[in-house]
Amino acid sequence: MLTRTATQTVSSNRSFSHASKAVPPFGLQECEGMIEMMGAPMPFARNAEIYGEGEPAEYLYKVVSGAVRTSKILADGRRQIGAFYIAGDLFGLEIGDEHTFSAEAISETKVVMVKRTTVMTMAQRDGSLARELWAATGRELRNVQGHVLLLIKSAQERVAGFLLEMAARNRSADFVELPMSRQDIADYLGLTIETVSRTFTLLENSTVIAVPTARRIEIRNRSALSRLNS
Amino acid sequence: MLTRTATQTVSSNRSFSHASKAVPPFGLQECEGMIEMMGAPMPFARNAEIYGEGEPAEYLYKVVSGAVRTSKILADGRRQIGAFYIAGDLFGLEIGDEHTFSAEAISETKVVMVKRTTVMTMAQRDGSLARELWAATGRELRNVQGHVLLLIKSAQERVAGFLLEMAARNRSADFVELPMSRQDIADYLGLTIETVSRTFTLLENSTVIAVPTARRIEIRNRSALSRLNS
DNA sequence: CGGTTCGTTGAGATCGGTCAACTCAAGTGG
DNA sequence: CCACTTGAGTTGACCGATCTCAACGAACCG
Repeated sequence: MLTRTATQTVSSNRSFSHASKAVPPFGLQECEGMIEMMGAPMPFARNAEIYGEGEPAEYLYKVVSGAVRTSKILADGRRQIGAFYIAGDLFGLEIGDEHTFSAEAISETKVVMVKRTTVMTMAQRDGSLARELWAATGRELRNVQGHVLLLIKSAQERVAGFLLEMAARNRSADFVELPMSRQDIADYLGLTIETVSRTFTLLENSTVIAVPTARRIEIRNRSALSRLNS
Repeated sequence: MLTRTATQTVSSNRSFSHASKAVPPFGLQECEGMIEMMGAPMPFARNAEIYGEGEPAEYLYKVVSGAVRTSKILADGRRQIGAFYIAGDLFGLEIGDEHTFSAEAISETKVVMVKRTTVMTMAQRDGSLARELWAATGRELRNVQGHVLLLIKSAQERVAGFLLEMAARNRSADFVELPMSRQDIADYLGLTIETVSRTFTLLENSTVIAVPTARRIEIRNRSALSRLNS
């Protein structure tokens, strides 16, 4: 029952962003060797929309640098975030011909794109490419199933699970640089920003994590965090 | 924080069930024409395990009659239900080589099975079969995404959404014969049986639905139900 | 007729949401 | 350089939805 003012009015489309933003190591899950992206990386400004819900799915995207979120605005104005994507991750792979979520850049972000039809016709001939696309869909499926498992848990468990998930991506180091805001996290976890914030301080007070700056989380006691993840 | 006694100890494997159970019309989502199942339908007794979480995924299944649920037991004993499948639905299609959920028959159920390896090698030659498998994975993905959207809502909205989902399957008539127990529904929606039960009576008192018997739900005011779905 | 399983209902506890104030950092412009 | 603004995040007080615990009712079966 989160009634919220339909959040950030995503508007400014694309900026003349200049690289920077420390390219994350390599995106684990979707490091497709085969799907080679043509064209120069396209830059998007913070909060710029990459595609909108309901638009025809013309392209397939891969994050080069920065971070992307997919989201959906519900009838009552609540926003649900479907997933976060970082460098190396593939996104925008749709089943039907329309995007079921919209996608926005979280920070200055560069993505490469391929025409969907191109990939599809190529996949018709190349069985390995087809299998790869299927595998990518399968990974997505697994991630969403993991998301479901998060959403049935308590606030502490959700936040703990979220942090572990993010840490696993950042070459599983014991810290996380969060590209997204508390609102993004809240909308991903089905909580409010207040609860997310309170949970962070709770975890910090129990020395499970440290929060030197709002966007940087250090994991001090991973096993405690895993235990919380239930 | 649902601490619950790890529910029904699924045990009795397979019965000599004899057809009956009014074969539902035709499963909408997964009515695969191409994947032709060989072998006689295999009968499973109520609560019999069809496969277990972590087992190698040897087969692909299709419900002939009855109903199936996939579930996962969490570390603390909570159970999450991933999906329900009725006649015509395909299930057990895994990405990796292991089942990530277990599957159980909800009622007396018959399923046909195909060896996974068989389908896979066939798909290597037959592009249309491959595409079909991909599409099935995609439908699964969409369903799970819908599940996520349910889980962030209030109890009323979840139950309303669940009923509409079930009604949409039963050739979208204005009633539903629920094959599953309140516990199954609760574990699907991330609620307790008490809350599910209370929500049903609440909806009944506001004449949105009628509940002539516990397992039969009649939809009296579909638009009100849709509105609740948020 | 007990026993068992399933579902319903009630009363109280609790977790997370709501509303509101406050802090902090980063601009922005005089 | 200093107000002033703005957006993000934190914290507190209160409230309500949902969970917990418990009793009860109904259907089924030996």
